[in-house]
Amino acid sequence: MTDQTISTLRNPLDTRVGYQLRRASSLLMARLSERLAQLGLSPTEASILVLIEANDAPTQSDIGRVLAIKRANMAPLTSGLERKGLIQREAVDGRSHGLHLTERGVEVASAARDTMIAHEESHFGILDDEARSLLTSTLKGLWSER
Amino acid sequence: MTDQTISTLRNPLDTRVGYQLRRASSLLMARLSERLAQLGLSPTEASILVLIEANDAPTQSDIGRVLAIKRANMAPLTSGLERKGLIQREAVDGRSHGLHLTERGVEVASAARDTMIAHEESHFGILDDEARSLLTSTLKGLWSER
DNA sequence: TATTGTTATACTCTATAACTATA
DNA sequence: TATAGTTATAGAGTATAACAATA
Repeated sequence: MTDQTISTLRNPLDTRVGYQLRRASSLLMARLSERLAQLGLSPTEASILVLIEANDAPTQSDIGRVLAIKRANMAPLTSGLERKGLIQREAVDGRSHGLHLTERGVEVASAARDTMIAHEESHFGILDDEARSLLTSTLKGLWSER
Repeated sequence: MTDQTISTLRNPLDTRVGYQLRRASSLLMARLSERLAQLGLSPTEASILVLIEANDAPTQSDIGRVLAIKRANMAPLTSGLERKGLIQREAVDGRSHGLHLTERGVEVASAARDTMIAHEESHFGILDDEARSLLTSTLKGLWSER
């Protein structure tokens, strides 16, 4: 592209749904990260808090299974949340620990949930309920089936 | 979750379109990576090859702009592709270089394109043309607008 | 002054392997 | 034997800062 001020390249990937999925996901994750950073959380940490909030003392293995995070990667995440004073561990048996939100964790989890919902509204609010639930179930079908 | 063999946690994120987008994208990228690994390419490298294939000697800055890859990150990618014997650089002016596919690069780019199309078909082939193009344009609207 | 390309660096996410302790 | 949790480590991808050379 030798001499063009506005060099618009031909992009054969532009019509590909897989490429669009990747670009959309990556932009939205970046935007969500910015918002959650105000709570001192990453999207992954926020997801973990919301999952603990909605369940009765899940173990970190439980959470990892649901969110597709490996045990080895859950360890630093949970100890980080504990260090921040957002969760506590209570022994369930000799090897596993149920995770609970602390008082402050309850507040932060609720704020994280609000942030995630607001984020969704700002991006998907234009779609009517039918289109949005169609999109949701189509995307879910891509990874939960097979 | 004290005593459940099948511990199905409640997941409030499950109905969230943003969460589904993330999960779908991450699974599909992992699958695409596996397929492209047989060509010795990452998804990013494959995208770059396809973009060079479709354009007349784009510079790495051109490509970075289209694919949203920063200059600093394009440098090791292009030198990697050059080291693999897939691309060559030709000076356009004193500071920028047009990227060309080598003979072998042409073959690999074509194979990469085929792989990406086959990957899409295996995941989106169930959708009819209308549903697929609606999904494509909805996703594109999420990141290219605003 | 702005742009191209490079190097150095760091952070996140993800992956495997190996280990201890417990069921 | 299988599971829970941990540590170490490595590879992507992405981010900023700083620099030299060129437009």
